[in-house]
Amino acid sequence: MAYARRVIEARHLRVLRAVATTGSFSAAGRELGCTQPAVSQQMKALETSVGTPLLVRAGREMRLTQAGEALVRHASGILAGLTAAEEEVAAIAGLRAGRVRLVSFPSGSSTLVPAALAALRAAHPGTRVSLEEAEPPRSVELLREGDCDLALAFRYEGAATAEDWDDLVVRPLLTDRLVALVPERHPLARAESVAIGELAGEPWIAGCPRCRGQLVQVCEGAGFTPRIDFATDDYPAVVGLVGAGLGVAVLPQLAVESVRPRGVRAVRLEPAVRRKIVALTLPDLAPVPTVAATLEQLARAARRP
Amino acid sequence: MAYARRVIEARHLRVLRAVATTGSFSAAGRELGCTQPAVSQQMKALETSVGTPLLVRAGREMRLTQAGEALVRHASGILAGLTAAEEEVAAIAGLRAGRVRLVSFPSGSSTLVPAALAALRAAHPGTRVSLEEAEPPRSVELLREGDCDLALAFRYEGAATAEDWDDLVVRPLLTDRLVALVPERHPLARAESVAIGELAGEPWIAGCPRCRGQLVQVCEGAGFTPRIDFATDDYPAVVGLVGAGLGVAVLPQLAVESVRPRGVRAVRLEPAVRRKIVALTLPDLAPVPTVAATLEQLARAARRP
DNA sequence: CTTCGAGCATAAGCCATCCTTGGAGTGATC
DNA sequence: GATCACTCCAAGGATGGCTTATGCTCGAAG
Repeated sequence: MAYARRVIEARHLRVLRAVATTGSFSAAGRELGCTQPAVSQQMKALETSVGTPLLVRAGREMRLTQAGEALVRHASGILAGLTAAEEEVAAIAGLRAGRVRLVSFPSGSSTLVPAALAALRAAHPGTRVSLEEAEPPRSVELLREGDCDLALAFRYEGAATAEDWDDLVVRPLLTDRLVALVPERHPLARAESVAIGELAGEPWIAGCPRCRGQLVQVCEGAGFTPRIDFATDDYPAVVGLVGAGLGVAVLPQLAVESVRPRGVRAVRLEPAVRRKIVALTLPDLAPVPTVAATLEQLARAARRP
Repeated sequence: MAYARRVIEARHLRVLRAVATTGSFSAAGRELGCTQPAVSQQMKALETSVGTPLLVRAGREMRLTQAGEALVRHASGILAGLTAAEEEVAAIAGLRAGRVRLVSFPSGSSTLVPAALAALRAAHPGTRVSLEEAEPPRSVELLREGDCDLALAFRYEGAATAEDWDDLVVRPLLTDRLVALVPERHPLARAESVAIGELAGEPWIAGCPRCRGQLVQVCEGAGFTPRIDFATDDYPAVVGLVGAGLGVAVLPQLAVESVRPRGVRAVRLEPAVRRKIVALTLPDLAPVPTVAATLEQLARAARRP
């Protein structure tokens, strides 16, 4: 008796509906692309599973019992819901819909991200992106906690504290380098390049906490400790302070690009200090179409700076 | 590629919902009464069939992607519709709902049918019966055409025109017999029984067309042709006409029972002329619970007249 | 009245699917 | 560091579904 405890499947309803509309098993089989015995067995199985006849074979024609009518009546709604669900998922899978939650650090979100999102929007108008700003340690945390789908992060070459990204999908985007910012009238303003040590005696203006740590580390590698007079994670402010002659700064090239260099000069730092900018995502998220598409546009945006 | 063209089944949604609510494959398996690999495979199949990941395995916990969320959102409605359908069909199958369409000839619908339907209503309050009146040839026709589920019919013993009921389910209910109706002051009114020939010279009042044919046949069997002065299929009218002394009649016992015998006497006809009263239904309809239950109540009502 | 065609039921066989078991790897917890 | 819980993977076995083939009934046409 426990064997009859089977449950109605969508397939049963599809077959039943076909039988109800066509009026015969054979026609239903043709409509469904299977043979008549398949339909016959399917209906028999459904009838035993619901425990009551659903169809009356009256001579030539096939009629529904009351239970059959009830089932057909429900079937339309159920199958409609099912196709609606398939539609919606297909829309997301086909990039006609769906939202990807992106987290980026500030200098990324002002350069790479806008270009990438513009391209994404052009290619797949249905997709939506939500953007949040966070510096790397936090952004990776957000990713791992499931609060975002895609994180832009960076890592300085030779950095002491190497975050563990082994369990993530890492897509290198581009390699940024630090530039020194000096006031226009500074002696080094016209230099081709500058060694960090040449700025040892200057007052410094530091960027975000992480950049600041990086700055100190680089300076100490060159044998001095920078005298930091100001610290702000607002890049235009840094540029403004340098332009006002209050000190020098080093910033990532990417950060400088989005700020008008009013009264300052950006001089290449030699030897170069580089940071690798990457996009991170969870392995399970990488094949998600919206994520993959966004990632692809970020990579393309990075190729032509 | 054509292989990925599979379609979402209710089973997939059940599993997905269980995973979404429990948060793990193992727990979902326990809830569904199967093993964890079964859940895992089921989800993998669903993901390939919709073409996009639905779940993110993030460390310990299991989260839904956007497509997964969409599917779960639809799933609740779809599965609710499915259980509603099962409920309704089960209600019909379990005699808590459902309507049976009954056709009966007049003398049946005034005696057998009310008793049977009262018992049915008492036993299964949810069931409903629609009753229509039709004489046997027509009622069987209605049955065959699918316009009713159950037909009460009768057949006179030794009748010339034997309808073909071989393809129907025939349930004998009772055997009725004809009685002669004579005015109270008629010489035969006190007789124990009467032979049809004894009424050869009387004016006759005939019933329905079919009863009339039967009457003529019986009389001719006894060697005379009845002089029919009145014909009506209204039994009380027949009784009234006999009571008024306008003639005699023969009626089925069952028909007389539901009419007050005002001024008439019912005398047993000997030799007896009997008719078998049966319930008819289509073979496919017989196992339908509402039909079976109605049939059963009719049989029980027939056993105690 | 017989023949023919259409449709359904059933049986047997094949194939896909599904589920289970057993084992390995991994992250979190004590 | 050991344990527990969870997942994935692989292989085996059972179940179910579909197909072909066959027989039957019914209705229409010759």
